[in-house]
Order: sequence, then C-alpha cells, then structure tokens
Amino acid sequence: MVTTEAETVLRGSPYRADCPTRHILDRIGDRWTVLIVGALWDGSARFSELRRRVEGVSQKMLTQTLRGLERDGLVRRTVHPEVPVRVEYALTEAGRTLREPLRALQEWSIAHLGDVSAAQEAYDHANRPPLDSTDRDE
Amino acid sequence: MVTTEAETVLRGSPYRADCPTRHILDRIGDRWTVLIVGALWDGSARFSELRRRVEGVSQKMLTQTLRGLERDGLVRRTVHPEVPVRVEYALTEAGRTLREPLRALQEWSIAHLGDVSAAQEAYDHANRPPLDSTDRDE
DNA sequence: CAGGATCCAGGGAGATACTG
DNA sequence: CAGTATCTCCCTGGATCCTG
Repeated sequence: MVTTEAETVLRGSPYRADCPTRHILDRIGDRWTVLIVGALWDGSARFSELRRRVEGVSQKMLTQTLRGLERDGLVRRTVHPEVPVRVEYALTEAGRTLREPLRALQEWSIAHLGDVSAAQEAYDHANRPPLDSTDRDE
Repeated sequence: MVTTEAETVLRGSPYRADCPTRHILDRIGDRWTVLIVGALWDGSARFSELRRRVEGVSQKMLTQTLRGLERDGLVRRTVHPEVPVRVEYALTEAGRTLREPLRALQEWSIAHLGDVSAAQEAYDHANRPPLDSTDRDE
C-alpha cells in the first residue's frame, strides 16, 4: 500500500470508496464504538461493567461493538474460566493509540458545543418560524 | 452546566446521554459529514462539485448533510442569484477548527490501516473459518 | 443547477428467551 | 455472568420524479 502523504489523501482518495478513511469511519461511525473506547480509557472492564458505564447501550450492541473492536485488534478480550464466567475487556496497544485522536475530537466538541448550539438555535429561528409548540429542543 | 475537565468528562459524563460528546458523535457519526468536511478542506465548492468530489453520496444525503452542517454553523451556504442558480458551500471558522481533530483521526486510520486489516484477517481465520473445512486444530 | 418530495428496501437497534 | 439467537420495528439512506 502506497502511503501517500496525509494531505494528498485528504484531497484525493478519501472521497473514493477505496480509501482507508472509509473503513475507519465505518468503525467510529457508530456511536457506541467511541463511547466504549472511552469506557475502557483507563483500564479493563467486565461486560456488565461496560454495560453500566456506557449508558443506553443494549446488550446486543455492546457485544456487537466489542466484537468489532476485537476483530480490529483494538480491544483484547480475556476470559477467566472461573466459576461464574468472567470476561475482561481492555484496549490493546493499537486501541490505546486511538485514544489520542478521539480525545482531540472530544475536546473539540466540548469547546464548540456552545457555538454549535447557538448556531442551531439561530438556524432554526431563522428558517423554521413557529409551526406549533412542536419545537425540537434538546 | 458542570464544565468538568476533559479527563473527568471522559470518564464520567460521556456515557450519559446528556453529554456533549453524544451530539458530536451524532454529527460525525454519519460517514458523509466527515467526507464533506474533507471535500471543503481547501475552499468552497458548489453542490455539483461536492457531489462529484464525494463519491457515492446521493443527492439526498449530500443535501441533508450539508443542511446539518449549516445548521451547526460549520458550513456556510452562499446563494448566487445568477441565471442558473449557483450555490457555494464553504467551511465557517468553526468548521475549519474541526479539520484538526478530523485530520488526526484520518492520520490515525492511515497509520493503522495495516494493523487493523491484519487483525481482522487473523480474527476471521481463528474464529470463523468458512464452512466446508473439517480441520479442527487448536 | 440546486434541491424538494416520495416510495421503498435494508439494516441498525431494542426486547425477549435461552444456553454454558 | 456473559453471551447467542430471533423477531420485529423503525430510521437511514438510495432511487426516482419533479420544481424554481
């Protein structure tokens, strides 16, 4: 694989379906992946623990996402053959490196949340006059 | 609003549905947002231009995503009242700041694509060898 | 050319029941 | 406890047709 420079790729390939970016987008695309990586930020956790940490995730999605991450080599799954089966999940080396860009993204979101919210309100106000009291606010 | 430090947020709030992170994830969650921001990386572009740049995007998704970005104040839409209507899209200041974290993410994907692919193959080979083969080592 | 409106298929995602 | 297996619902997103 020819590793062209990041800049080049940004302007050329990524818009083509064969670009690596697409694959990663598929991964971080689903909301759960990022949240789960975040939940494993500081160490390992058991299945139930993750389920508690990542609020709103269903057992199905948690399993599914963890498997995906495991398949990608970002998460390591360790089964402890004890009486009540105990499974621990932790980020691999590769997974840990993913925290950096993810953190950048999160910091951005924290820093710009206000602007975004304001922009949304302004947009809605300017574009969507009173219909009813059906305003979707968050 | 409890503006805890980034680290704290990472371990606490984000897993709660009320965290700003969720909003951003909803935004970058869809594959098109990132690609479109990338397509506007170096300047403005017209609708058709974007449609060409971002391969695989449907007119509906392009419009939808652009509207979302516009609503969030990340993209500015300029209508030129000429004979054939001409609309130009460009990143706003806020949108430009988003390029940083996005670039980090992309660079990560480029850097780790190989590892991820290898991990996937290894996983698939070890866990789900296609039917037909009767080999059962390990 | 830019985009609104529709119809419709596919898969994401929840709830439930069962296993080891 | 840690999943697997279904069934189903619903939203996402594509394809198509139409308008300013």
